[in-house]
Order: sequence, then structure tokens, then C-alpha cells
Amino acid sequence: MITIKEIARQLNMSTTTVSNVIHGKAGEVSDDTKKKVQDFLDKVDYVPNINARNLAQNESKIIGLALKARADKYENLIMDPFVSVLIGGVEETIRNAGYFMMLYISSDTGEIMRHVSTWNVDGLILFGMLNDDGIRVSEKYKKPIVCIDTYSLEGLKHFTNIGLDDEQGTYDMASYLISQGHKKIAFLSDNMNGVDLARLNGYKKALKDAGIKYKETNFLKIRPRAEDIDESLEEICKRAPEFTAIMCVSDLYAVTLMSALEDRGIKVPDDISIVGFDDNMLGQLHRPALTTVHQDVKAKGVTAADTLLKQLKGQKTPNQIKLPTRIIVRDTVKNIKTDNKESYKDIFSKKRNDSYSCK
Amino acid sequence: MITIKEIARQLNMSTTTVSNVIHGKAGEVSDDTKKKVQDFLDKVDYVPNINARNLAQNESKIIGLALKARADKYENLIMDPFVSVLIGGVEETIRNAGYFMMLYISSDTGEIMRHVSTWNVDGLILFGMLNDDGIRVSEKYKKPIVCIDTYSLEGLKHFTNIGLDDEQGTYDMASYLISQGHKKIAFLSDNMNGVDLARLNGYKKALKDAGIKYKETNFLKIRPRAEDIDESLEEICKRAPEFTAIMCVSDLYAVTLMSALEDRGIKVPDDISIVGFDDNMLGQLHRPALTTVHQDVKAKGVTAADTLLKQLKGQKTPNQIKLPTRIIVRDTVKNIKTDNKESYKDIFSKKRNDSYSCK
DNA sequence: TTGTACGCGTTATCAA
DNA sequence: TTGATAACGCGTACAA
Repeated sequence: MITIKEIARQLNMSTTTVSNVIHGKAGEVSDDTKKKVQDFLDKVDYVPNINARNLAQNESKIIGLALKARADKYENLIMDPFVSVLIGGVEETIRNAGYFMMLYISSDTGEIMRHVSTWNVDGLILFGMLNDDGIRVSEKYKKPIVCIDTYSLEGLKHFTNIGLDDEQGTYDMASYLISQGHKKIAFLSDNMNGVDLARLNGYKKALKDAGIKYKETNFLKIRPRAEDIDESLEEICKRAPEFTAIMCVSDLYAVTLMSALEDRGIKVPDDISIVGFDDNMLGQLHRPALTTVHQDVKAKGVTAADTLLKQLKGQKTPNQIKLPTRIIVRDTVKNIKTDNKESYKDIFSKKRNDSYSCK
Repeated sequence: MITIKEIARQLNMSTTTVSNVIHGKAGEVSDDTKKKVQDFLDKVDYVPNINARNLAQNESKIIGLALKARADKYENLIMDPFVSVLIGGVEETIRNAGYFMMLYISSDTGEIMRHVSTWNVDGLILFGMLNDDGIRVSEKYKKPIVCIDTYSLEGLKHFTNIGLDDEQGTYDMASYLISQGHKKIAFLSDNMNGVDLARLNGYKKALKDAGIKYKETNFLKIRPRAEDIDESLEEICKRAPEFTAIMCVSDLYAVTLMSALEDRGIKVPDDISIVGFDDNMLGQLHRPALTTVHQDVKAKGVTAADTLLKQLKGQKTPNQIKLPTRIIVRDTVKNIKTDNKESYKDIFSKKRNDSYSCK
């Protein structure tokens, strides 16, 4: 690792001159010396020591992506396609902007904070924060923060949120199910907070608007941890006959459930209709292909990173960005209306089989 | 961000003393001052500036995870479950050891090198390197390197490789197919290098040992990029009737193919048998559940990180670690032997339906 | 146009 | 047991 000082020594000039050339402050340097330095730099393959640079400038060029893992969920957060696609979008955007991404996964907010402080990261993207988690972080950490999928009105005073019109998504989907003749519709999730709550509310609202009463028993709770999942699926499958359709809070759960149902000889969509939320590869690759609520997860990651980068440049950004959803009708919902006229399906889906394509 | 200097000023003592307390060099400090400093530290919530520390010690506590993306593969490398689970394993291990992970994705080896140099990362984990890529990196970068899934005998002189018994895996699987009466077996992959070549070789060897001739036309090439995938699948599906079984180089491809086949009315396993490689959630969630070669991807990531950490501590490690594979028999292979006696399946699979469990 | 000198926060050496 | 001071590599204000 060659240093500026060493280069200056070998070239018989000052470190300032070398530094100026490196930073293209050409006005300050004669063409002659400029060329001499440039050639030398190329030859020795100089790379600046970023620790020294950061120390001198009090910045880090690092953007932290902190994922808060929920203890009651899977052991390996990143296995969820949603999470990995999100990371991909963030990483790409950060890299293209000349920043670096430091990934940190933890279930402990304090640990995340310490990590962020030591590295003096220039900006922070948070995912998985519940309620006032984000606020607590923002009180300690005085640089730009962008949250993803956090539901906290209070929080919006402290940070930007990149979210989704979750409620509209499930509202549309529930309405679609109702239009297909479904009345006994369950909602499957692992919790009733944040995003999941919003999705639950959209579903409830659609029921209400259609004059269908929501009952507590419509909520099916799944326990996704490895040691619980089999028992959990068994319970859910036992209760499946109570409903004609189950709305799942994610594609991952929808596909997991469909596998379990099929293992028990319950046919989708003939015996029961299943829908998801996310529109990721799991549902696209499944057969029958999953009818689901689409969201552009990569765009979510990209938007989060972009917004943060704008804030770092001092630009103003809205404190809340909501990405749209849309319904993707595939093959897991059965029309059970007695009068089988024109199918709602044709209205909703413009293009069929926009299936998985390694994108 | 309070500094040691500031703490020393407020406490009317020297930075050395404060530093000594922080680092538990208790022998050098009186109990009295020690307590005084400790209390103050807790109160002000001191976090060290890692740039300054790194500059002073010439280390970084960073382990770089560089993923080389192949230009002809998917746009978003991380969407492959294999990659995301790998990252998860590495991140967890690094974090638990008190190190930090910097993720860098690029298709340009030079770019990766520059990144690694500026950050002065203490160690490097490489994935996706072909042939002598790894060697070129190791010539520039003089600190410990661990590669994942790199096939390069020459490279083993320069770095440790964490690999898999790929050849044995496909050998076993092809043998299994043959035992089920299959003779016309295709092999599907997107390239013939590194890991894919090893897997191809295992398959060829099994054919040979069974007295079946391998023909060039047995190799089905898939083009996974979004703009090619549909056409590619169409071609492959058209050729499917030439074979009774197709071995895919990954679960991702196996499941992708099965969806395409089913869309065309070709039934798995009745019309054709399909097997994969990896044993990830895609195949586990699919119905019929995918018969595949199991590998423990998370263990691969963990082993890579562990090995690197050992090297950082100066411990010796083997320069090649090969993790085992095993065959998981599920439901995508049909026994087409004319004499239908005892099924080979019973011999291979001890436990049925070790299906997806959010693990 | 070029050079000198200092500060960034930490650790380490050596003297008090 | 404690403190003064140099060093790490870089950027920059200011002097020449």
C-alpha cells in the first residue's frame, strides 16, 4: 500500500501537489507535473487509504443497511426472497453512486446503533423496525435515515419512509375474491403489526364494504420457525375447510401453505382458493401459478437508497413515499359464483402468464 | 460522537489513561481512576471511531465478501436462493466473531480489487471466480483469501477453497436415475466451467460406468437472462421428448423447467423425470417435491468465514475443504424399469418428506 | 504553482 | 500509576 507521502518523496515534490492531482484540482497544478504524477500513480496503482481519508474529512462513504430480525421469525432472515431482492436493489444503487454498503443483521436495536456509530456511516437504511424502534434510532443517530415498510406516523417526523399501499393491495385482492363469489375468506399472517396490520385492515375493509362480517376466527396465525412450522401448518390445514379462500400476507406463506394443502389432498383452486402478496419467484414458479398482489421489491430498495443519497446531497425529499400495488390474476382462485357470466378475471388481468423470468 | 480526548479533558486526565481503561489494561490503572472513567464512559455512551483505530493499527476488522456476477446470468445475482443463503451464513459468522462484513457485487475483477484495497479489508471471501480470477486477485492482495466453489488446482497454492463434492453428487444422482430404468438422460446447465463442469463430469462418469454412451446432444443449454429465458425454455421443452429424465445443475433451473413443462402439458414425473441440485426451498416447496442433490449452503458460508477467521488468527487451515452431498429422493423421478420389483428409492431415502420448514 | 504544517481520533512508546 | 508525544495517511488552509 503506497502512500501519498511516499509518492511525493520519490517524485521530489510535496504531498499537496500529489493530492491535488489525485483530486483533479488541475487549475492549481502545471500540466507538466500533473502528467508526471498521473503516470506515476497509474504505475504504482495507488489506492487511497480510506480510513485516513474518512478520519480527515469526518465522513465514511458508507451507507449502513440494518435489518432487524424478528426473533419469532425464521432463523435466516435473508432466505426470504423479499429480503434478498431488497438487498440487491439497495446494494446496486449504493455502489453505482460511489458509496459502500455495510450490511448488518441483528434483532437488537442497541447493537445496530453501536455498529452505526463506530463506523460513522453517512446514512442509514432501516428495515424491519417496529413502531417506535425507528424513532429511538433517529434520536441517537443524527444523520439521514430512510426506513422501509415502517408504519409509524410519529416516525415520519424523524425519517423518510419508503412504503407500499398495503391496505389498497389487500383491499383490491379481497374485493376480487368477493367478486368471484367468495364469502368465507380467511387471512393468514404471523402477526398483527405494521405492514401485516395494514394488509389485514385492507382485507377487513373490503369485507365490510361488501357487507360481509369479519370474525376473529377468520385470522389464521402461522408460526414460521422451523420447530413450529409443521404443527402450525397442520392446524391451519385442518381449519381450511371452514373457508373457500385464504389470503396470505406473503407469497412465501401462500406457497408454503399450498404445498401443505396439496400434501393432504386438498386441491388448489378446486377445493380452496389461495392468494399471496409480493409477487416473487416462489409464486411465479409454483403450479398452479399464484394469484397475488404485486409489488416491485427491487424498486423499493432502489427508491430507499436513492432517497437517502438525495438527502446526503442536501436535497429535499418527501417524508413518505408509497409505491403502488396491483393485482396479478393467475391460477389459484376459483370462480364459485352460481351465475357464471363474465369473469372478473378478464377485467383484472390484462396480460396472462407474466411468469418468472430470472429478472 | 464523543472522543477519548474530550473525555480525558473533562476528567482531567490523559488520553492514555482513558484508553487503558477502555482496553481493560487494568494492571496499569488504579482502581479509583478506573471506576471514574468507566462510569463516565457509560454515561456518555462512548463509541470508538473505527477509522482512527484502523489507521493507528493498520487493520480494519472488515471482511470483504465479493461476489463476481457473471454478465450472462441474471441481472440480480442475489435473487438466487443459493447466493442469499450463502450471504446469510457468512454474515452471521463474521458478526459473531466481532468483525464486519462489506458486501460487494461486481462483474469486474479490477473493481473488486480496488474496493478491497481502499478499505484495507483484513480478509477476503470470493465467490463466483472463474479459473484464474482468484489467482489474479491473490497476487495483488496479500492477505488471507478464501474462495467458495472455485475449481482451480493452481489456485489452491494461493488460497483456501471451500467446495463441494460436486462430481460425486451428480454421479450418485445419475446412478440413481439409471437404477430407475432411465437411459436417455439429459444434463441441463448454462455453462461448462467450474462447478458446472464438475457436475457434468460426475454425470458423464455415471453414464459411462453403466455402459451408456454420452452424446453431445445430451447437453441442454439454458440461457437464464430475462430476455432469453422464454425462448430458451421453449427450445428445451421441445427437445424434452428425446429424454426420459433431465438432470438440472441447480434447483432453480429444475423448478423453472418444471413450470415450463407443466405449462405445456408435460407431466412430471409421469412424462419425464426431473432432478435438481442444491436442495433449497424452491424444490422443497414445489409439488411434486423435487428429487435433488442436497448440499448445505449455509454451512458453506459458515465454513468459509470460519476458515478465514482462523487464518486471521494465524492458525493453519487445510487449503481445500470439500463438503459432502447426499441424494434426497422426493417425487419427481419415475421408476420406468420394466420389472418393477423393489424400488431403489427405498434404499436411498431413509426419511421421506423432509420438506421445507423455514430453516 | 508548489510546499509547510496541522488536525482528524486512536494506539503505542517511553519518560516522569 | 499516569502523562506527554509521536505515528498512522490524508486533506487543506495558508504561506512562500
